[in-house]
Amino acid sequence: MRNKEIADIFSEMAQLIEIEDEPNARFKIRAYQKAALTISTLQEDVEDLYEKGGPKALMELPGIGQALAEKIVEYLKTGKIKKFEQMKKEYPVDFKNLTRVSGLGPKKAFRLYKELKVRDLEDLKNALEKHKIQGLEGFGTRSEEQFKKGLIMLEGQKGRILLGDGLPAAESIVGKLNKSGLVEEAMVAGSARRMRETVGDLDILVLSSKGEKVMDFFVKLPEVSDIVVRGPTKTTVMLRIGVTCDLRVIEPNSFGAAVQYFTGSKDHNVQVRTIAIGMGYKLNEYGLFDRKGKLVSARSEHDIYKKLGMEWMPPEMREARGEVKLAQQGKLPKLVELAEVKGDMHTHTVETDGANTIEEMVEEARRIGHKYIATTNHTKSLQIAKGMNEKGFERYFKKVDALNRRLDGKFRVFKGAEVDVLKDGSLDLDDKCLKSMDWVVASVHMNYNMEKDAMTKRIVKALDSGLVNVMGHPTGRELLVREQYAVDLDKVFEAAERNGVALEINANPQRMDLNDTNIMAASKYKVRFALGTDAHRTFHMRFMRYGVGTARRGWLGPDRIINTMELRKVEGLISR
DNA sequence: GCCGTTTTCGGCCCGACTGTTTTCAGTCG
Repeated sequence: MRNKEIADIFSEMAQLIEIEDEPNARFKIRAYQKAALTISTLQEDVEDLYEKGGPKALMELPGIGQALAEKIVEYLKTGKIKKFEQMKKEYPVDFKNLTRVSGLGPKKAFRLYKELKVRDLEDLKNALEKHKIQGLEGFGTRSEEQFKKGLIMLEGQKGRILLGDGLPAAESIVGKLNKSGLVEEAMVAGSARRMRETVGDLDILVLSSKGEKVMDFFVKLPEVSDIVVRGPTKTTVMLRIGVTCDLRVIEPNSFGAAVQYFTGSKDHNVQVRTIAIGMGYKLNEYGLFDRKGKLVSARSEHDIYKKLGMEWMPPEMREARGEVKLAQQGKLPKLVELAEVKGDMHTHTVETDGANTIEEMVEEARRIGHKYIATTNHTKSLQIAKGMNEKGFERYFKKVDALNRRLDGKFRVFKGAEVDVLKDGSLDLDDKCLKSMDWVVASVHMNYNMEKDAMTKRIVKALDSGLVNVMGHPTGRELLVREQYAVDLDKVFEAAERNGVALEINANPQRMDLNDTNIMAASKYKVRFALGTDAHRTFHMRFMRYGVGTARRGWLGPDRIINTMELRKVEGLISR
């Protein structure tokens, strides 16, 4: 996968073009930036795409035309892009890192290079220590302060964080704002509202007429480590968890427009705005306006979309993946909702590496409102997790049987395991033991670094065993930690379809696996899905919202998800 | 450099905030 390398080069080229200052440079810059965004968010491997469809396939990507396609091909073939190499020779400056300093963009960085020979962060630090910058025209002591602060912040920055960390942080701040008595309403917007699996910053909107007071309250919250920008309507702070958080104070009359605008995604908004323009309107964060600049709509998202001839769509869909067209045709799919989930199909207990007993897990599941869970402990090969052997499961299931009797049909624990798929594709328990179970999750936990073909065969063999109910976290990735293993997912989906095996949507915020685009790809096959939190302690079962968010981002409805079914139906399905 | 319900040329989002300015450029999202 070389997408990231190419995307990085294009964004660096955008910065290099910016300092050249030719007349139409700013559009060229935007073109390079857009291309970088397209490639960095692409699910497919650019190299695969090129091998299968040639330069034409590349040119079908949004923002990639002839010239950029040629540059991609050049990079794939030679590992270099000549124009980029030339530019770098001419400007031997680490713009990529320098511009990560808040307040320092390409233009200022270039001037620091021209006048002070600042080439990288180290040089910048030295120049700051010697107070060389404040002497330059257009720079002052405050610029030095700003860059110093920017450098410190950069060191403490984590970049993107898990939705599972970001969303609760944002919600906690929203809760405090709501209780402050200063706002009429506060809400989370941005990528967290869209339930993106990782978030680079947090966006919070508030409806209030007391802007200054709200900002005062906000910057003094204990979560805040630094103030980046402070204004009456927009304030940006750095949070202790390592991401920035924007707070915007909105006028009551434009709240809907602001919510729509700041929820994004950017690409979705571009499409919606284009439609507005086509209808003779103008759409921005303040509202929808007609040709004369008269406000047409702004109070609610629903109304704005309606005025544009579209259905309102859930934030999770707003990624410019065709939802705009469907909304215009009134053909948006119905998405699964958290309230429709009736059970958790992947949980662990103290018998292996969990922290709670099955009784405690059941108690919490019932509190959540579930009607059933599957208890799916690890198997013997996974020694690090105290995986159980056949005897262990036999003993454990007796306990579960007794518990089920006590529950008397009011709740059901499905007896299962998260059985390891071994290197050769065999399963980590004997057939008799597996056949005694209601729900078998097959997962890969070891030998991640196999060749794509071997890994695909390994998984397909496991699914062909006829002993598996669901493929657990099918790509094996851990967000921000480990890439997915090499595997031909189409072949896995085919095997799942052939064997009636469901695909897991692992709701654990560190996994989210399958992810949104994989779910879309898998939906083309006749397969079912199963949501599981992979809970290792009671409160992990609350992660279900992230799985549901991911399913919704994959445009999945309740009908294809096993654990939206009533208990009796699931029992019927499993006994087959 | 990209793109097409203004279609192969001529547009391309734009408002808030900051610092250094006496009216604006650079940065950011």
